[in-house]
Parts: sequence; C-alpha cells; structure tokens
Amino acid sequence: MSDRGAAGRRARGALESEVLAALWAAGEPVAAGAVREQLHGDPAYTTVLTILTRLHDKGQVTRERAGRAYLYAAVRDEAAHTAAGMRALLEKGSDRAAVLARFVSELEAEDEQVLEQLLHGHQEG
Amino acid sequence: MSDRGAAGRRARGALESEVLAALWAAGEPVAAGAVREQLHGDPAYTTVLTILTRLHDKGQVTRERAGRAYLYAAVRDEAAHTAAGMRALLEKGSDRAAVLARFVSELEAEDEQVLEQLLHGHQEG
DNA sequence: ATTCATCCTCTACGTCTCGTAGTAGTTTGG
DNA sequence: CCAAACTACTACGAGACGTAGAGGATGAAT
Repeated sequence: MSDRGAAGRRARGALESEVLAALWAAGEPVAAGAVREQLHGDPAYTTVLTILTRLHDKGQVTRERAGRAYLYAAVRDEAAHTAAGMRALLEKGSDRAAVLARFVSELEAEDEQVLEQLLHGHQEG
Repeated sequence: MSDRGAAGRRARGALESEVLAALWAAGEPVAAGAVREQLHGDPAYTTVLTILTRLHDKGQVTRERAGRAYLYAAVRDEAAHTAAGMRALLEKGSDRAAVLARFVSELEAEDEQVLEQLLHGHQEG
C-alpha cells in the first residue's frame, strides 16, 4: 500500500538517491532489509532489491555475501559521488576555465573560502 | 529515416545537448532551420522544432519572432549552463565542504591553478 | 533430512522523458 | 490567391525508473 500518501509515485531517480543515501548513512555494508527500513513510503522489499540490483549493475554499489544474504555498500561515499558528478559535467564542457569562472562567481562566500583553503593546502606539498 | 547510419537512435538527452550546443555555437538567435543544419544525422525539421519547443517549455531556451519565424537562443551560455549544473549538484549534497574537497582533490593541476587564480581575483574585496 | 523463514532472482507493468517524425494550420511573398 | 516556409499539434517507440509479485535458493532449527 506504500503510504506515500498523497505523494504517490516518487519522482524519477528519487528512490535510487534515497537508497544511496541510506547506504551512505549506514557507513558499512548493509542488507537489503536494513536499507528498506531507512526508506520513506515503505516500499516493498523487492522494490528495494530491484534498485540495489540496478545500482549494482551500474557499478554504483558493491555487494558481498554474508551467509545467505548480500551486504550492499555504495562504491563511493556521498562526497565522492557528488564530486564525480561535478567533474563529469566540467569535463563535458568545451571551456573548462570559463565553466570554473562561472562556477566560483556564483558560489557562496563560505564555499569559496573552503575552496581556497583546499587549494592552498593541496599546492604546498 | 535519418541516416544516423549504424548509430541508430541517439542516446537520451543527446539531441537536446546537440541543439543547445548549436545555439551556443551560433552566439545569436537563430531559426530552427539553421539549428537543424548544425546537427548530425540530419534529423527532420519537425524533430528539431519539437526539441526547441521542449527546451523552451523547460525555460532553457528563449525565442523571439522574426517575421514568420522564431529565432531561438539558449538562456544561458554553455559555461553558465554547466556551472549551474555543478552548483546544483553541490547544493544537493549534505556536506558541501567534503564535496569540494573531493572535487579539488581529483582535479587536474591545470584546472586547479585556474581555480586558485579565480579565487584570488575574486576575494580582493 | 525436513521444514521454516529469509533473502534473492526473474519477470512484469505503468509512467515519464526523450528521439523521431508526420499532418495540418498559419503566415508571407509573389 | 497560391506556393513555400515555418509552426503547432499529435503520436509512437524506446529506455530508465518506480513499483511489486511469484518462485527459487539457502542457512538455521528441529
């Protein structure tokens, strides 16, 4: 019955994101059932399995046997995942410098400072 | 029949990207026919129109009347478009600092220098 | 070994977005 | 008014994803 209530079906990609988030939150390999418990809307067990299997097929998730069950883990943590997406976008463009310029120009001041510190720390080695 | 040859159908999103790229390359508002000429695979005129209309519906493209025709233009240039995508990813994450750390840690040295210069120039206020 | 409870695999369907394109309507120039 | 060019409307196929049931496999308990 999936009490997604009036929400109905999730948006495209939402469940995959939620599953990944659950994996990140767990911090260690977890079984499908455990993942399911972290999801909103109480999806069926098989639904979660399907998502985990698809993520596995796409290489975004690894799994290891633990007795009769599999324990799933995200290949990358959230930060790496997001950063990889950002780099993918950056590299798809034709003028990376221009993209970076735009990127920082609309970045929040706080993030900007974080960035600068990261760059300094990374360059003095 | 569109001789995309053995290539067959484009991947999801590919045509939209190509259309945007054509718009960026043009640099000024262009008619659908002109856009079409820049595309690979010789898609039908109406196909291009459909894509332009959809992009317009999504607010990614503007159009202005020019006699009987419309002239289309991308709302953002490529750099802004890509940068916006990157920022959207960044802001979706829960730990922006961590994401930025990952981002720069795997960035090419060249891009890293560009970034640092941009930050310096931008922070002198 | 048999049974039970889990967990997994296979299969399937609905929906949404996108690639692709035809047909009909509109506008403009001759 | 007619033809050419352009737009709008409509539609279909495919792929990804949300969702989930039926049935197979396997470890544990008896």
